[in-house]
Amino acid sequence: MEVNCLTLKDLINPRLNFAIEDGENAQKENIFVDRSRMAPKTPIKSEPIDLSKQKIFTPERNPITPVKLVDRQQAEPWTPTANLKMLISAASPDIRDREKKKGLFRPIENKDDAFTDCLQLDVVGDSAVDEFEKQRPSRKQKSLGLLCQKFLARYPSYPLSTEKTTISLDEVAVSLGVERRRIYDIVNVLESLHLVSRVAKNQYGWHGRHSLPKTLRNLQRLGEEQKYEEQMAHLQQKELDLMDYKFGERKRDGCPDSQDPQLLDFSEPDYPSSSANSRKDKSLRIMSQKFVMLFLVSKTKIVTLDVAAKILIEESQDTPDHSKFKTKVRRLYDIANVLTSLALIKKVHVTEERGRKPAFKWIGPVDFSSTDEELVDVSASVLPELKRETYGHVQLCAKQKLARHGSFNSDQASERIQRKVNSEPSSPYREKQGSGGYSLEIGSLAAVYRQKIEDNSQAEAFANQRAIPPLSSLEAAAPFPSLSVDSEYCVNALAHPVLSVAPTDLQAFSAQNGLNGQGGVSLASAALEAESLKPALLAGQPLVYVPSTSLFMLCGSLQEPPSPGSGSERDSRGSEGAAERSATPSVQKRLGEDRKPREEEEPATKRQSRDCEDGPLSLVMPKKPSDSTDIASSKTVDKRGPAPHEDIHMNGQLSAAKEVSGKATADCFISSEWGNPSRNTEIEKPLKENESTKESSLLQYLYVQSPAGLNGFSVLLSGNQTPRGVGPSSGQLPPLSVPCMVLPSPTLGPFPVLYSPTMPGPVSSASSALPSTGPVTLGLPGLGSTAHLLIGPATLVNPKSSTLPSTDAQLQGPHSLNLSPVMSRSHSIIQPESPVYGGHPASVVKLQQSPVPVTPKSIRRTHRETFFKTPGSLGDPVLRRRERNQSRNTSSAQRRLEIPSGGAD
DNA sequence: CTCTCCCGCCACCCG
DNA sequence: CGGGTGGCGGGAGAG
Repeated sequence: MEVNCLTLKDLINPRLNFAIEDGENAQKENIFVDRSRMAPKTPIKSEPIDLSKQKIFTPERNPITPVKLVDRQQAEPWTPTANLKMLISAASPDIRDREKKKGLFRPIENKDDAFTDCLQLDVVGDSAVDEFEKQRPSRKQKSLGLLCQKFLARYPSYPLSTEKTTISLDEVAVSLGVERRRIYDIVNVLESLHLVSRVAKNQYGWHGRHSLPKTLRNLQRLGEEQKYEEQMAHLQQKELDLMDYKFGERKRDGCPDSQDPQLLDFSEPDYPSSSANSRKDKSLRIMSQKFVMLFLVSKTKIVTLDVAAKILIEESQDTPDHSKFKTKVRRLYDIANVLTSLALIKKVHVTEERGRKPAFKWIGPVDFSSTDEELVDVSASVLPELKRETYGHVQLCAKQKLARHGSFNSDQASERIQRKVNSEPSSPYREKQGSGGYSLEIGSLAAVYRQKIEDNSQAEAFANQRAIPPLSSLEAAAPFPSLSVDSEYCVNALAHPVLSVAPTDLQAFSAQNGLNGQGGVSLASAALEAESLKPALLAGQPLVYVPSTSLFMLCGSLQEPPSPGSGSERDSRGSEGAAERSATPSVQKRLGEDRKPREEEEPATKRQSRDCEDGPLSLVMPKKPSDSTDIASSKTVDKRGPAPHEDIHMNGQLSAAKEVSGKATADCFISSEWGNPSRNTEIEKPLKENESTKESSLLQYLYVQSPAGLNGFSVLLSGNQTPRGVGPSSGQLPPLSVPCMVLPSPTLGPFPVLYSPTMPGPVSSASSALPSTGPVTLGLPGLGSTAHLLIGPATLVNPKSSTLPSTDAQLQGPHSLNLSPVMSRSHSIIQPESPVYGGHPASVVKLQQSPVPVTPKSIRRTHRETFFKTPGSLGDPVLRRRERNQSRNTSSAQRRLEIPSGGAD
């Protein structure tokens, strides 16, 4: 009873006790993981579901046949928790509702969490248990985009040709905790791009992205044939003329609709390509292909939804009524969500006289048709233009190309590019003092941007951007659309679009690398975005790329197809570790890349979800003067004026952070906001003990919140390391290694936080290029031993490096953040088992501010499944920590990184 | 308010 | 004809 009371109360006032709640929640969530369920491939077993909720799963049913959700309740033996819930529900309809929702989501979460048993921390938390309920998943958490990410995380982006992965819709639906209907939406879009194909009822074959370039090329061709570009131009023109569009008219004159109806079949060998599409194909598949075509034929690579909707309506010959338009737009959003998850497009806004219009920008993969020299030339020419994005793509291409063709190795490519750049005296990006290769300095870029902005030469800036020569039709579009082209579109110069560039790049990289291109994000970019244009923020700071959620996801994708047993880990986090290992190889093969680590970085980029909006990333700088730490920063950035701004900025943030901390808000909160510096310090100290770090106080920390994707996994980076590592050779990119602390997101409260002070240990030499420091490996519990976050302590983050992480990453192994499983294994400083890992986590967490008091036990809680396993609990099981949505703040991405709870038991 | 887009009813159509 | 598919649009959350 008592418990109940508490619970209710909590529910009622969810916001109270953040910290506590979170922690508790987390615990709870962890609680139920059903392993059986976890295995992806395996059909799920019947799990008991909590009744109160839901519909979603049916317990016993097999995956194969989808069950309808029934609300059945089961009379099964309840676990104490279950009983509690029941009571609660009975007590209040609201609560019940809440629970219900929770239940719905949990499954999803669980899966993620579940992946490895390790994860499960169980919580049992008895008393506290219910508290979390309060939070119910936000809409974002239920979004198709997020769902899609989860879906994609289950399969390798580039599966080995030998392996055929089949997708059971039922299984997926169950594992993801959603209705099958939603899966159809995802699969249909994926099918339109030939990432999957239907093989049988309820069964789809997973092809991965291997043929994506080809598919896109074909779509582009078709789009050109269809004259979509003209149509778009026409529509836009029209709009200009008359505000309202009249659909009645056929805007496009002669575009043959011709073959629309069928999915374009590009003869993909793998599976019989799309089955006949008998249905009406007005389907989402067709719409998806057309939508993609619009991007591919667009010069700006930006397509507004209204234009796309109009074109689709016209083609369908439907009468253009408003409701049709509205419906079309809805569908487009659905498609866009999936495409965004694939890192093919990103949300932007086009500003017109009328106002802003929702639009999407193509950020898809580039092709590698260019010659090496072309790539080098382009890279060199672009660099000066501030086209980080393009530059990044180019570099990537070059490097990949090298890997593939062997003409150069990535280093060589980098050198050549740099050489080229250097040969141009005017180039602001000339390699600086040997530090590190050609990587761009963010500070420089920021400065330039700022300058341009200040000069009010936004237009100019854009114009410059335009300069970039397109590598190929499919190539990523220039960061900014040229104004001239579509005058009607005014991309907000300052706003997201601009800033977003970086992320895009990253995404591209990741995608190209074979990483799942689910989204990329660069911290820098994020930061920039967050700041809304204040480029300053990066200028002085060392940039750090931190793996974002996306990273995890990525890893997951890389993984091999889920095996039944392991399947559970599929989750993003789990996948991380595992994924990398398994995946990596393939990727490497494919790309020829050596280092997986880089990949890791890339992933960071991924987070598409956050895109522009969230500014998950924040830099927290303790005001301490000292920090010299920033060596790195100092060197490059310092020169930039921006630094001051940063400081200011930082201060504000700090204050905010403090407030937050005071409140003991949930981590999420923090994450969203900023790390509390003070807290950080505290934390660090303990952590640091090991190393030298102690001496320097915390200098700067870069707190990276995982926006959407990571399950709330946050990384706290300290800037204080010595820069010593500074760049390896000029040619190479500076490693990004950074000491960092990985913080569990709010929800994760219970999870252990791993912090790697600069680790002295020489990490494996081989793996890490970094000379001085040894990379630190963080073991993620959930991941199993395999997954570790490897961070190279030594280096500071160079702004530069940060800038071009992607590139570097590919080639060079040594980059700071490495998730490579391999390395971790061999060298991991901290292993899951290691005391550090196990023992300290709690403390660490605490440091963190995690509101929730983390007790070791909580951390480790392995979940007692037994406890929860009762049939009834099915729904609950989900309780995974995560659920609670991180409050809205963070955002969408829900994926939290699951860190396995205390190592296994 | 607008933008998003979740949700799930129910029509299709296939086997 | 049952069940897999998935069009469709109401309506509500998020901003």
